[in-house]
Amino acid sequence: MTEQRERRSYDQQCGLAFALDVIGERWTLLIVRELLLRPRRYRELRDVLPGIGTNLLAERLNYLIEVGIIEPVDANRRTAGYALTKFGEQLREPVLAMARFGLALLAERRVDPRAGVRRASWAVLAAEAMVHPDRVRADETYQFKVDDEQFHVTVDTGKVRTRSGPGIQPILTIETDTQTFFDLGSGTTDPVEALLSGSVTVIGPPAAVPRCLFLLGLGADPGLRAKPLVSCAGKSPTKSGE
Amino acid sequence: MTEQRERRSYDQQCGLAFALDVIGERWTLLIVRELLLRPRRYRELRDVLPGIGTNLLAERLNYLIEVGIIEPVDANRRTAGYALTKFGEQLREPVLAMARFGLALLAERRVDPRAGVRRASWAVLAAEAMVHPDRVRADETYQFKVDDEQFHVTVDTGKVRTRSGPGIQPILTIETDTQTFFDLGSGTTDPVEALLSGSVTVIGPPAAVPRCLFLLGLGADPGLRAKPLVSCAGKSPTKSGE
DNA sequence: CAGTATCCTTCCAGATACTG
DNA sequence: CAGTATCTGGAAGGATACTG
Repeated sequence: MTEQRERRSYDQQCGLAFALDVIGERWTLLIVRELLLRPRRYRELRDVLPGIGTNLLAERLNYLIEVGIIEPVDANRRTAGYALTKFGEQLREPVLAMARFGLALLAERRVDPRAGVRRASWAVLAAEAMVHPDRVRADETYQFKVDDEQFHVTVDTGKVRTRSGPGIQPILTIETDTQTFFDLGSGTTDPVEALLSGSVTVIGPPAAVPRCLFLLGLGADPGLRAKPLVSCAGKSPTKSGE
Repeated sequence: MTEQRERRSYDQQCGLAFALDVIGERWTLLIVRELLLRPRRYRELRDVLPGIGTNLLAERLNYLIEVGIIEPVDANRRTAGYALTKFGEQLREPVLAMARFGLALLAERRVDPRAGVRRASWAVLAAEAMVHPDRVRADETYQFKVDDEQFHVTVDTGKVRTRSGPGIQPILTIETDTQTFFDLGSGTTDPVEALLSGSVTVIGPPAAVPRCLFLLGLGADPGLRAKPLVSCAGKSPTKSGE
C-alpha cells in the first residue's frame, strides 16, 4: 500500500495556487508532458525521466489518478500504462504556455542550450508551442522528421492540429535533428541559415516554406511580402530592456 | 551576500523542463503572480505569501533578478520594491493558463473551495484568466468591485485588457465579494442565481450584462439569443431561488 | 515489469538575531 | 524598513534493494 502523505498546500483562494497545489511538485508536470504526447507504461516513464526514482514516480502516478488527471489503462487484466483523462487534457494549454516561456529562456540564453538529455519527442511539444493559430495562410500539412521522431502540423479548414506520426499528403516534409530544431525554435539559428548549411532539408514546393515558417513564428507573413528578400528571423520579441 | 546554491535541474532539452528549472520551485510562481498584478515591496510580498519565511523570499527574489525575470525598483537611492522586467512579463500567459486550470480544479471539486486565505486581488487574475478574447461583442468597459479591490475589463477596438483600478466610463459596475467571485469563476454558482440572491449587484444597462457574462465564459452568446432572458439588473428582492 | 520499502540527503518552514 | 545570516525539525526528494 502507498501510504497517504500530508500534502503541502499554499492554502490560498487563488486559481494559480490551487493549480500549483496539485501539479506544482517536482516531476509532476513532466509526467503530464509525457502523457500529453501519448499514453505510456511505467517503464517508459522511468526511461524518459532519468533521475526520478521509482518511489516518486509511483507516488506521483497514484496521486494524479486520485485527482482525476490520469487513469490507468489496462489491457486484459494487467496495468498496461497510464493515459490522461479528459480532465487532465486541460493541462495541455498551461504546459504549452510554459514550454513557450522555456523557449524564450533559451532564446535569451538564460539557460544552457546544450545541456542535458535530448529527446526527439520533446520536439513535438515544442512545435505545438510554436504554432500561432492566427497565422494560418493555407489548409495544408507540414510533416516533420526530427531524428527518429515523426510528427506533423495540419491546417484543416483554418484550424491547426499538431500530432505525432506521419501526416496525410503533406505539402512539405522537413527533416532535421533535435538540436537544430530547438535552435530554430529559440531563435538561436536562422531558418535560412539552417537550410543553406544543410542541417535542415525540405521536400516540397518552395512557395509553401514561408507559410510553414510563418505559422511556427519563424518568418514574416508571406501574404504581406511583395518580394522574397532575405528573411529576418521574423520573431523578434523586443530585446529585453537591461 | 547570498551564497549560491547548487540548483536542481531536470537536465532535459525541452521547453517545459527549461521553464520548470527556472520557475518550478516552491513559491516562485506565486511571487511572479503578485508582481503581475503590480510592483511590490519586500514587506508586501511577505504579507501576501504567508508562510514563506524571510530567507526563502530573499533567495527567490535574488534568483529572479539574476535570471532577468524581475528587477529592483528604486525610488531615490533606496530599494522601493520589485517589478517584472519586460522579459518576466512573458510569464503572464503561462500563469493565466495555470490559473484557468486551477479554476477547473475548483469547478470539479478537486480542491477545497473554501480553504485558505482569501484576497480580493487574486480576483483580478481570475478575471483575466476567464476572459475569452474571441468572445468580444462590443467595445465597452466592465468595472468590478470585489471586496476592497477594484479592477476593470475593457474592450477597445476588439482587444481585451484587464487592469487594476477603476475603469473609464464603465457601462457596467459589478460589485461582489471574493468568495462569490470565485464561485462564479469556477461554475460553482450560477450568475443568475447570484444576481437574484443579491450576492452580486450590477449597475448599468441590463442589455450589457449578457455580453459581459459571455466574455467571461459565464453565459451563452448574446448574439445568438433572441430575447433577453434576464432583465433584472437592479435589485430584485428576496426571491430566494432554492 | 511494476511497483514497494528503506535509507540518506537536500530543501523548506519557522524562528530569531543582526546590519545599514 | 529592507533585507541578510544562522539554526533546527521535519518533510520532500534521490538512490537502491527488494518483492509479487
